[in-house]
Amino acid sequence: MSNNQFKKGELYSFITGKASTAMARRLQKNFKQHGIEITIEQWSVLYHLWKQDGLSQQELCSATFRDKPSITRLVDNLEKLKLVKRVASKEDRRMNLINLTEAAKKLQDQTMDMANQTLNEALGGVTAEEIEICKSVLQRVYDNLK
Amino acid sequence: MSNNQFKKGELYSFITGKASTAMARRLQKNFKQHGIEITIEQWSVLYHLWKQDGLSQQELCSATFRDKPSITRLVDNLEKLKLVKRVASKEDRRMNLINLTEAAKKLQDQTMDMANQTLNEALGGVTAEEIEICKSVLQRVYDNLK
DNA sequence: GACATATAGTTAGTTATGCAACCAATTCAA
DNA sequence: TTGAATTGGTTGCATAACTAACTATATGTC
Repeated sequence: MSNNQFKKGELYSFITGKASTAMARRLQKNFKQHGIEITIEQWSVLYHLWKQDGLSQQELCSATFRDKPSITRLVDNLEKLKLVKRVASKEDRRMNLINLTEAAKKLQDQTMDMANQTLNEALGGVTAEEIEICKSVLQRVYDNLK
Repeated sequence: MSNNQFKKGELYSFITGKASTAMARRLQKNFKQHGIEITIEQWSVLYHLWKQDGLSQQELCSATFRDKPSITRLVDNLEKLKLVKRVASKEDRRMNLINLTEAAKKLQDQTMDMANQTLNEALGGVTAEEIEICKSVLQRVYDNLK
């Protein structure tokens, strides 16, 4: 049992570990080299708006697994960059609906290509089956803890 | 091919995604509930010092996958908490050797138990084989990108 | 209608990360 | 042995994260 726990302890370093940040940093670098001056955190917000424009900040919280203050500032910074605009909802005046600008729409294809390319690099030598298992493990870890 | 890429795109959200931060947050909460006022980032530094005391900051960089400024500040904060002490190396006066205090040594057993417990919760319903595959995928992702 | 409660979003404070520029000690080479 | 390059560490700046406390709108109950 203590042996088993030690093995799990090793996994801990991988999960908190740096595969994800290595990927984030690589993607960020690709953006920068192509003159795209957004952070991957900002990109992850745009990612969900590209799938569906006009989400509320609360919906962005759920979609990106962030808390409210985090989304407030990410939207602040995206607004400064003129990539989104807050629009007060008419049905519920507490809500801000976040709308993409034309500039943000233009970023979609370009950055999605870079993201896919980064993923191809990252997943070199990994089979589709292993990917599925890894996805499902990470999903269960998340579900177990949330 | 584009189908394949879409599947990978989904993985991206899992890898950058929040399994790791969910685990970190849970462990942090466990610490707090037991009156242990350190962050999991600070804990991850102590973790390596428990395995081997007196590492240099550079060695802590490699061990924790962080850059030099990050370690400088984490050690700053650990020093404020009187959990470590910087000691200039006698062989190479550029180096700080980081030594655990007695207070830090006392934290080891307690926090390791909590970490193992958090991992057991996180890995509920995941087989040992799946864990191994997941570890190996994350390791390859890291190696592909570093 | 009035008060309690819940929900959407913001603000303030602390910690952490990445990058770039920097200083100081060491090593290497002409 | 002197000058260049390397290595270990620090500082400044910007972005982002979590917690807690706050405002404002909306809902629900008596």
